[in-house]
Amino acid sequence: MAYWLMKSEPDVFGIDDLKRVKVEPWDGVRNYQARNMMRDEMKKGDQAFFYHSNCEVPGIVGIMTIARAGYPDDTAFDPEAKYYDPKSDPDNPRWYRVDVRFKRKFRKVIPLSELKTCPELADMPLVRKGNRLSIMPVTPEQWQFIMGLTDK
DNA sequence: GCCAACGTTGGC
DNA sequence: GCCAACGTTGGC
Repeated sequence: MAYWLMKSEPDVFGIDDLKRVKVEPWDGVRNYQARNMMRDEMKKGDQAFFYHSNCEVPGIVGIMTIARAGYPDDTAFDPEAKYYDPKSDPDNPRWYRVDVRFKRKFRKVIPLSELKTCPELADMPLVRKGNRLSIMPVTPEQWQFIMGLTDK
């Protein structure tokens, strides 16, 4: 089982939204690195941190599990959809998504500012300047360390 | 295949 | 709202 971190803007879709709907397709990702991870590496049962970006206190807000491994993101096929991509062909899909399931919301956000101060996390793309990857792997060591920062 | 222009991300 | 960093696009 692998660990991940996935970013979302809470104004668009936040942890409270996931808690309400329980399971949600993580669609609209239009970045090849993130696509490759969803398509090739994420497996059902993997765990992921839910990260709030572009908001007042960016940081990790909870945990979800991967409910379904990578499958084609058909929002790319719909000309009416926000994430429409005319270059994605249903016979050869360019974009993929996974389904995520709500597991837990932390009592307190673990702010990015705090994560940045931890030498244990210095290798995470998340804390590196200018990194915009919206999905990234988390090592078991990093996962355990971050879990130790929560108040459960 | 280079690279300038452009668009997007996302912290601040 | 600003802007640095980065990915993508497209002309050549």
